[in-house]
Amino acid sequence: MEEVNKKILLVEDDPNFGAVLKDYLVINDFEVTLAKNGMEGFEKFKKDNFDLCILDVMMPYKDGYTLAREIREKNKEVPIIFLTAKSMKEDVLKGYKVGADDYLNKPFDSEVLLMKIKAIIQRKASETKTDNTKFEFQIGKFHLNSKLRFLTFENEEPIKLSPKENELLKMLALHENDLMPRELALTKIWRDDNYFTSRSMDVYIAKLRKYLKPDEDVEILNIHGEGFRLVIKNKVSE
Amino acid sequence: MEEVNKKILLVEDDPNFGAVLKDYLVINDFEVTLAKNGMEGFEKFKKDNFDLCILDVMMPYKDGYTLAREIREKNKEVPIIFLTAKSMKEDVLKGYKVGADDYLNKPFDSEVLLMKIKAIIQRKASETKTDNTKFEFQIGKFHLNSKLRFLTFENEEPIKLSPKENELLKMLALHENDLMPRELALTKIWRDDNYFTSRSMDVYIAKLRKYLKPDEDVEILNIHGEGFRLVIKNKVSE
DNA sequence: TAAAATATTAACCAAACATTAACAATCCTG
DNA sequence: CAGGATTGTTAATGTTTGGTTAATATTTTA
Repeated sequence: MEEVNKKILLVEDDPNFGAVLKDYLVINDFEVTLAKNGMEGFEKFKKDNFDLCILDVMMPYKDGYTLAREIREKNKEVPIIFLTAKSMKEDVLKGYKVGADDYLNKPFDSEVLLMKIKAIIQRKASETKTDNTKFEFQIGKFHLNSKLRFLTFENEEPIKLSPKENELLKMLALHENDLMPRELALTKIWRDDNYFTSRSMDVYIAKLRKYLKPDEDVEILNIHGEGFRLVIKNKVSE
Repeated sequence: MEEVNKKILLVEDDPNFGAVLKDYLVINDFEVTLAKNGMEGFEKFKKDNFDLCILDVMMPYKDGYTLAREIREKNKEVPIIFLTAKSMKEDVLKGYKVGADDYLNKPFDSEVLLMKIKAIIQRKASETKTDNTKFEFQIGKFHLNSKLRFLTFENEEPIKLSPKENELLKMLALHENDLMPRELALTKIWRDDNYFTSRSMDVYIAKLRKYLKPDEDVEILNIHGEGFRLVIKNKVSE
């Protein structure tokens, strides 16, 4: 198979620096789209499918953090690297909060950037085993359409699921009869793993259990300290 | 279960700086072991089970890189952060080559370090969760699924095991018919080796023996002063 | 922009789990 | 073989996690 180059969205307002960095990345076998401000960056992000975003923090109109937040709304997976003018503590902390994968202080060494890019893409690649193409699931006598967020019991009227209910049930279904680690759902769905998100998840588990009650053979079990398990008994076939 | 703090090995030759950094980390709920040179660092590394190593690069006798390489030989997983005196490109690249997870230039902001530590430990934790090491064991007429923490006797209902019961039984199974040193279980499972954890372990051994009673051919023997041995008699095949 | 839908936070209780204590049994060494 | 050290066992005490309901906050939608 022909190796497809990884796509990078580079958002940088300094045209000289942007061009140089772009060239450098292209030489190193990346496909680079350059945007010169946050506005343009977001437009280009929506039009394509990037493996990585490199965002300058200081930009006119729309700064890197705001852009990052918009990108995160569209896509919870894509890695983001920030470029900050100097090692400002608040910048760095803010970056991590918005979901950055790394940050880099200007001026930086290009080889270091390259190293980081490779490390991050590599990491994401190994994480992305979670299938997000499948969206229909048979769960005992229920049928879940996670695209429409419908949960249907036999021939009854479908129940509408909220986004979080939907994603959580889908993730459980993807791990049917197996452990779905708490942490996985928290980092993937809630994008944060702390006391409150954890409690929030418990609330959602309770909601799902309520929905699933009509089918005796479907159950969400807890594995203390680890996560949950969606068990489907008396399954006829696979 | 009492939350066990993460253990950090800090190797730093400047006693003042080392002490200050250690205190700072201790205040932030880490358990810190401070070594004042590479030699000592490696000795301490071998004696315990750390979640993270922070190594100063410039040290007498044995520099940070050499130490990192030795640590990597023993353990390919543990995250390593380097502290470099200044942003030397070669230093950074060399660090990555040796398998660093991050590096930090002195002087650095302590909050940034803390952030990095948390991010790295978090990342490692999520990687380890998906670790597909062996998790199913046949123990005489029992079957242990250590991922779901189930112990099943023939066709009966599975017994749910607590995390410690599970890990301990798994470790015994990994040393089937052989000595499982007390100290190994204590450092790996209890993450500490003292009078109380040792007694706690004995309590768990008693619990496991109770579970395993139904099969005459399975026994946990004590080897006085050494550890335990899971023996499985009349084994039909491997 | 108000109502509806969704999500988070709080509070309380129960269950699961781990540690400690206390005492008995066993082992080992001088 | 006496006595300290180690191990076996049960029970109590302590801690963390999870289940649940409801109040509050936030976002979406009409």
